[in-house]
Amino acid sequence: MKAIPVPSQRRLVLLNRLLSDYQEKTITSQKIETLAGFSAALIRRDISLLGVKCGASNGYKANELKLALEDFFSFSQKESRCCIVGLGRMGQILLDNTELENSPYKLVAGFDSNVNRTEILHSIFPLHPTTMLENVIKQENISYAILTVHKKEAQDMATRLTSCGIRGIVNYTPCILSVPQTVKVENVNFLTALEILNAECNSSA
Amino acid sequence: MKAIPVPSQRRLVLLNRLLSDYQEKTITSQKIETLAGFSAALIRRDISLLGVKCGASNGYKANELKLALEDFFSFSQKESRCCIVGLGRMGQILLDNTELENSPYKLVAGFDSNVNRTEILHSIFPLHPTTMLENVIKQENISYAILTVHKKEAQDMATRLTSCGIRGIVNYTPCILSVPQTVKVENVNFLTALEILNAECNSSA
DNA sequence: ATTTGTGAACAGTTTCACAGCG
DNA sequence: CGCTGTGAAACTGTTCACAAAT
Repeated sequence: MKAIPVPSQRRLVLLNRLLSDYQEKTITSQKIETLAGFSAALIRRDISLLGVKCGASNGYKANELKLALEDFFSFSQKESRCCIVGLGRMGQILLDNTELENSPYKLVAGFDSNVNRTEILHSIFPLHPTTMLENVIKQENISYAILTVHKKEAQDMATRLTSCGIRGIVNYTPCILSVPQTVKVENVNFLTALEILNAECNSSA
Repeated sequence: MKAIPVPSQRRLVLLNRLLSDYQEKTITSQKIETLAGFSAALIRRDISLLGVKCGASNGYKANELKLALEDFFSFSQKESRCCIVGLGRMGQILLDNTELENSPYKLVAGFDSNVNRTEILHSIFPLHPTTMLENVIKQENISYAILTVHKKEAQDMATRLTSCGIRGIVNYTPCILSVPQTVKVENVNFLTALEILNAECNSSA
């Protein structure tokens, strides 16, 4: 199978999200256009890239489409182990976030350079001082890190994370992380998001 | 001036972020490649799209480049008024978030459908029950909304927000929001981010 | 000598438009 | 008949490679 373009992948992830809340039996590409905002033709192309034909004259069968997506994101079936780096207010929210339930993403460790925090905070998985970062990540076979540390520590931690084999980082800090090409970063910082949103809103106005 | 492509804009926003922490006098496209991860040629093209020439044989003058970016994002100089919709744990963090200080983005209102919360919580700007949503947004001339409500309320609130003229939404919910083409959405949900990251990491492996 | 800025070539993505299928 | 699935066309974005600038 040929590699699927990155933009298509992002849309397919969103489609997957969309379908997870979708109740009806069938869905047309036109309906997806209304719900998600990308063109019907594009969506049809994206779905055909999955290599399945789950559509007919009355639209796609929602179930089959869901299955095809889960299958495509098959890596998603085997669990991906994640850790939270930085246990300030944001990190603490994510600690006992229920959104990852029933997902293949498992939080298995938390880190903070303030030992007080790692001792006082409660969590169903262990919390460690950052001195243990490299050891725990290797031992626990952790793939992804959620970075919620202070600006000052951000690049340092990113460097340490990549050096011990992390594959991707969800970046809650406003810093642009310098990482090897092999490591992927998804920026979800509040200010950054507002700036991108603002740019996009103004360019089409 | 010709419209700048969306991908370029996103990179320019990140470049702007990068420079905000950058100390040296000059920066080369090669250096940016190392720090931010996009190719030197691409960065040179992006910068040239700004319509300025701030580079020379020893690289770009960091100051002039910063200025050009700020100028390009000039809308960023006039303040953009924002509101938070949903004052659960995530909304509360954003309430007294300091990241927006010295930025053109001003939080001017918060909303929650639980009146208890709007009364008990403290904030330097007023908190309202969601019944007031439309009135306050129009009165306060609010452009952007930060959506941190529960899944169940997400689409409803998005619909109400668009109906009263909001231009963009930073979406912290896992829902795919259905909005008119004129309204932009930036998805920063935790689960969604992990899914996108995971897809990207696996496609290049 | 080094690095920008940019035409021109290339690669990738999206749209068009319609044949084929249920 | 409506909707998918897809070749082919159109378009957009990226890289190449080098002239110009300092």
